[in-house]
Amino acid sequence: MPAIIICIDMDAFFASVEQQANPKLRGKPIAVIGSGGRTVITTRSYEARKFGVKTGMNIYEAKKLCPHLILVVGDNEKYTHTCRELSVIYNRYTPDIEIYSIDEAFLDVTTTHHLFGGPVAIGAAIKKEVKDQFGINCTVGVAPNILMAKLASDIAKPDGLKWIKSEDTETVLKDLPVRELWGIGSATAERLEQCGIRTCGELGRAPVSLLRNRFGIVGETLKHMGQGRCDRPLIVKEEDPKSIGHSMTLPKDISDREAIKSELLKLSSMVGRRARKYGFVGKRITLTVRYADFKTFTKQATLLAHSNGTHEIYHNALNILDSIRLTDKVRLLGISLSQLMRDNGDQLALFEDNAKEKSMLKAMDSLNDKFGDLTVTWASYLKTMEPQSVISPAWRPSGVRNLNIKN
DNA sequence: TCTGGGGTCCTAGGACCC
DNA sequence: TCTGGGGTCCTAGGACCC
Repeated sequence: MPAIIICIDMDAFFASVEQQANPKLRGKPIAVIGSGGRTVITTRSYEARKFGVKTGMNIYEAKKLCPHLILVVGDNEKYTHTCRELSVIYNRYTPDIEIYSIDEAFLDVTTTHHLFGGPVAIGAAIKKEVKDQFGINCTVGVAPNILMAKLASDIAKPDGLKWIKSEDTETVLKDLPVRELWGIGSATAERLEQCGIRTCGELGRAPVSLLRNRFGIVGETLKHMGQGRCDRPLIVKEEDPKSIGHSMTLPKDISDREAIKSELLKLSSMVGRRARKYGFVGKRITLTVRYADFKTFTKQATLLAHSNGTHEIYHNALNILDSIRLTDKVRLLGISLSQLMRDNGDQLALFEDNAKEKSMLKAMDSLNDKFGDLTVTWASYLKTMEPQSVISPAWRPSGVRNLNIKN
């Protein structure tokens, strides 16, 4: 029995949620952005798309294209809440659900669709429920695998419903540019074009030997993709994260070492906090530096033992920084903790209010010993610093992927 | 007035070990 | 005169996704 996979993709999710929350925004070109001066467009309403406003644009560019564009700073609580409610709806039709991102999910209805009158009936029902309950549109794609289900929803956007059956696969893919496939980005598309391959049809017919030659081990997978084949299963269970990180484009490019340090402290605190909140310790710290000219590099250090302490993270980030000769003003800084494992739990239990206070004081003391002058900064951060709000469409509503870093 | 932030996975060279 | 082969870990960078 061939599988039946449904892809559900919210239309302009953040923008739609904002328009529902504030009726004055409905029917208007709006864009959801992050906080801070150097933010970009995260999501824009369909009204704004008509003006050519795109994701990733800076706000000046967007305003130039659409002078009446209304900018709304994103609110993660709102989107997370809606996302959680959405999965309640999905669960009525199957337990096999992959919440792929905050606005996208895959449902495996292979064994349940007959109970509801087939996959299209399920898709239509979900669309209606989402509209009735939240006032927002979504697009549904149905296909034998997630690659094609995703493509179906991309094609049907916005507010659409499309079923690509096995027998229709070839027709759909025949003249479709390879770039439209999930997993083929601009770099791969360009390399394929150098081989004379532009459409999925051409990719599906290309000799394996050629693809293997040019793309190595993924050559065969590429060919399969061109034929609409995909065996990636749904990831139904939330998997443990591989890394936890934060990065920040600074309000202004800086070169002052003390200023850089204090940003690193902020990032260390955010990373440590989230790791502790979800009970992970990591063995590797990666520092990311982006210069004013956008050149970006990373440097990592492996710790002697797993940790999630702010102090430990900060200390190691500083060590890495000291090993670098900065050649330009710094635009962005990032810190990531990886090689994660679950904390055994006893450490987490320590974070009762009292113990928490103690360990913070201990960390401050130790920092005081090592870094002296920074302690004031440290202490004042801990007391006054509200965790930064972070807007990223890659969230999940649960687990460590929830970027809400408040404790 | 330029160009966000969260991730995962893969590659490739070098270190290191047996 | 010349110099194995296999495996794993570490590191930096890049492609891709939402």
